[in-house]
Amino acid sequence: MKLLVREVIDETLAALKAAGTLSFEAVPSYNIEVPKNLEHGDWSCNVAMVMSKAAGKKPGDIADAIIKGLVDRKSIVVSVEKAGPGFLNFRIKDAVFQAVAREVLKAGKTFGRSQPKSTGKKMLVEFVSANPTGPVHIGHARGAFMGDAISRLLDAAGHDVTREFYINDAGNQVETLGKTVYKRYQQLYGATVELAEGEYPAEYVIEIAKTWKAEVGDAFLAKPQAEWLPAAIAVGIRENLKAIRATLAKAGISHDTFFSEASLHASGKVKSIVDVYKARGVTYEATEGKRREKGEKVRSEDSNAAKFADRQLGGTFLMTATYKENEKYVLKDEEDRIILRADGTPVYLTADLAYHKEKFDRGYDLMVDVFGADHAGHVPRIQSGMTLLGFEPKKLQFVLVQMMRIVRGAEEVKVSKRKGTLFELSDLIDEAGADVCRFIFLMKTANAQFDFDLDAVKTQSKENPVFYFQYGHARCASVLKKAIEKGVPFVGAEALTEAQLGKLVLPEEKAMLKKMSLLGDVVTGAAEKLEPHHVLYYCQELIADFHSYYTKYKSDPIVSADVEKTQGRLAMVAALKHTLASAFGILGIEAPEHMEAPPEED
RNA sequence: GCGCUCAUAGCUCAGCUGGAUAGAGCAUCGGCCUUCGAAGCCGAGGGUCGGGGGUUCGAAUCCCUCUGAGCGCGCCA
Repeated sequence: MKLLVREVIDETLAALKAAGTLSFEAVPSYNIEVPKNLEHGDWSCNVAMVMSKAAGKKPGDIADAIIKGLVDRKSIVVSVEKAGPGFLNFRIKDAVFQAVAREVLKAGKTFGRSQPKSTGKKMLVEFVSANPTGPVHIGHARGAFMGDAISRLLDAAGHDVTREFYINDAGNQVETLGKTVYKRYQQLYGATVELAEGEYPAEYVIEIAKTWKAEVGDAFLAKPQAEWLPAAIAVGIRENLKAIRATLAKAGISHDTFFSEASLHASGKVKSIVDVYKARGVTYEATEGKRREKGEKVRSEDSNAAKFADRQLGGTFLMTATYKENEKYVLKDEEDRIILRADGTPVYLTADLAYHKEKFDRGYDLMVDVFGADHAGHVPRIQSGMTLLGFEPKKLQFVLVQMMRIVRGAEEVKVSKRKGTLFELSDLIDEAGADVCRFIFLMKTANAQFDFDLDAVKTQSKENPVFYFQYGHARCASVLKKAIEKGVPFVGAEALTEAQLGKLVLPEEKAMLKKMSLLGDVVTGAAEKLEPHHVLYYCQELIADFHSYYTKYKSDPIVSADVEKTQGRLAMVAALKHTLASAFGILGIEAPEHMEAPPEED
């Protein structure tokens, strides 16, 4: 619908240019939007203001010229008015609104998704990537739902999306896991061994040890560490990943690929990326960490840098901050980073650089990393590292999910892996429901922190907005069901006549049809910005419109004795139902046909 | 000390690439169930968009600065 208005404007401008009325190089990008104020017409356009400079005329004069020379080949316009500082306000014929219903019905549940279905662009979204040392906990939840919704959004926008989980199965943490598993295993055989500081005290490790015992019996009890440790690590990772997948499945999330950090080491890709950097001349050897010059106070005394200073023995550094051969390298890192220790072993960053190189090598048009905000410092290093490999850094985008406080009412809930006081995502979903959790996280932009109130999400109250959404869809379903009961079922898109559609003339009906026509724009925009919440707020508006309409016209109901009008309205309700179902699918929440009555309260 | 992310109604948050009178939910108060689902609707109150400067036809939005909050600043991962 919006495209039709754009067509009119573009053709008018072209005609005015050809006639010499207006002279300009190119039409700058302008907006066509839904005015907030009904008096401002059906669609409002700022083109006259935007092109004021390019055309060398006042906005008002340009607007006048457009109105005077309007080219409306398809005859969709009722009137155009100049208003305010130079807005063009269009009123459009009812038939154009009514056509939206038919269009939606034709597209069905795929309405709003990209047409054509594929843009041919390959995209990778990496998210969750929880360490395989324990279950998915509440701290992962936001990034998990966000990454999933972004994936769904990119998919809806027509891109070819791969969802990836990066498994940090190398390094100290998994080694600690292996040691903990082994101690629990020994305990199962009656040994009195204590967990050391930093080992994982939580219950799930005991379960892993039990599983292990059931599989191998006492086979590893008398073995040396060189034998039991790799086995314990392997079983630990395997079981944790199994649990992680199960939890994610419960949350409606699944990944296409699981990429192992250990496999990078095993295949030699971590070592080889260092050689690549050396060959490109972007490394140097140093005996200690490079800091910014000038001698100003760089860090506080109690920083980790100071605390671990004795471990900083020098090694191979990557010039993530200082390399400046020419201007095409825009490096944002604060300081150069070590990629090989003095003993020649790689660090975490080295593997991560190899991992991202691997992603680039796979040939994606866009790669998205969903990170927790506590990893924000990691971003410029990777960006710099990829830039130094000659990759286009814009192809790699980061969505930083801000921290949230977990609260119960007014009280903050402390969550600590170390103390074993984990709050597992799985438990949260059991208590609150997957849709509710998902909804809470998707309502907010990623980069704003917020308080997650456990009390509020667990009650089926008004503070729990997901029900409002689902009720909107269920109500559409209910109306259609009612029509069947009354013997006037909706005839369907094919049998629907223009006369029936022609009965959709109420301003509320037109407003809803107009809004429905915008789903595709909302999806495209949200996908571009990697912000799913726009889709959610769109649904909220549409549903509010429907509830309001439904209530206002109770005395002139959708299903009435007027068969023609009934069919027209049913077409709109069916279209609305499809629109909502499609949008819900993009968000990943259920679109129920029926909902149970809420618990009684007084 | 430096960097990143924020600051909008009592609370939780939207506000698209600058546009017309800054929105929604919750909470509060007042109404609406004889007819398609009241998990709903209608109405009311509630705002110096953290403060101050600047850019321009026009700023919640862009720039600078100050204040306040969270996160980060390791040869851990």
